[in-house]
Amino acid sequence: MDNPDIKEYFTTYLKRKKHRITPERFEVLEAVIANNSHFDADGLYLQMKTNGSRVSRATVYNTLDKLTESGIISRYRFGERLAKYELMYGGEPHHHVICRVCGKIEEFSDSRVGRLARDAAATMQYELNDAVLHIFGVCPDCTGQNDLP
Amino acid sequence: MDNPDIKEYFTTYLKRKKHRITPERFEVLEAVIANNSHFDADGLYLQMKTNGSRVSRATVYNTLDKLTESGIISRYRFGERLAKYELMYGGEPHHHVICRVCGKIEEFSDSRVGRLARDAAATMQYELNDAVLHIFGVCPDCTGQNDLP
DNA sequence: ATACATGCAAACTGTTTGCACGAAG
DNA sequence: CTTCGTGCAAACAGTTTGCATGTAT
Repeated sequence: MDNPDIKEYFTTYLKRKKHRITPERFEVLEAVIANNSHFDADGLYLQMKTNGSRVSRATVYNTLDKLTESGIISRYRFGERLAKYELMYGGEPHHHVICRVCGKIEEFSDSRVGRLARDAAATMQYELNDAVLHIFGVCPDCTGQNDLP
Repeated sequence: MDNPDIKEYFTTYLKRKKHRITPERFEVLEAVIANNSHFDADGLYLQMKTNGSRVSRATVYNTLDKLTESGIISRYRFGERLAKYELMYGGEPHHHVICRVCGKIEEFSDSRVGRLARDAAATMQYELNDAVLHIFGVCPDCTGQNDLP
């Protein structure tokens, strides 16, 4: 699944922000595109390293920041201390359901969330930026297992 | 604002879970009660230390875990890697609006969130546990300031 | 040519852990 | 008196930073 649009978009973003167009940054972007689900920074770095890339950890972190700023990916924290990323470019806005037992992350959409966020921001007189809804529970595969020891 | 209910509740919880009733645990609870807004673990530890407490960092973290498990406080992560806590006991369920500029955290309630979460859990066949809605934006005090340099 | 990105390792921060001592049950 | 909690410091994980080198502009 090659996506030239994303690369073009990133190029435009880098130019606009007066950041350099470097091969490393595009190597990271490629790895992100290849990695279609939720991933974390260090995992991506390790995976790239395993695949023979010479890009350093620092560059991976730097580039993920830029990709996040550009809106190509987004960063979440599901109650843990490690940040998870996911490709956003061209995707539908959505929210997450996380299984407290196996850690699985699933997505769902509900247009009411956006409306609700807009209402809340309006009453609080905030300029709305982003709304994050995380639903924690136990997934169908994990229900019925041992809960309370 | 002394609250004997909370202490009693915590005592009951500790007994039920067969954990010991120690003065240190109640020292932490007192500090939590005194600290009425959103706080973080290390900040609480430092504050206690400044106030002359001899309770160790490890005990503070341990106790915050137990207080969280008991439902007396709850733990959030507002997109950062440090965990924030807040007193829940006897409070209304609510959600948070966070200012991306000054970091201020405000609260709001909207019964629609619960309904939405229940719907989502039902369609995904999850056993609902908890729903967290964070709204990020720019607060009234910070709008009009320099945004893009 | 020169400012900015990179690679590396070391620093940092928030949190957890291992162990010997002390106190709760 | 035994078991668990404590205090301390050291380990840990994820992320950031400082500096010398390399490279896009």
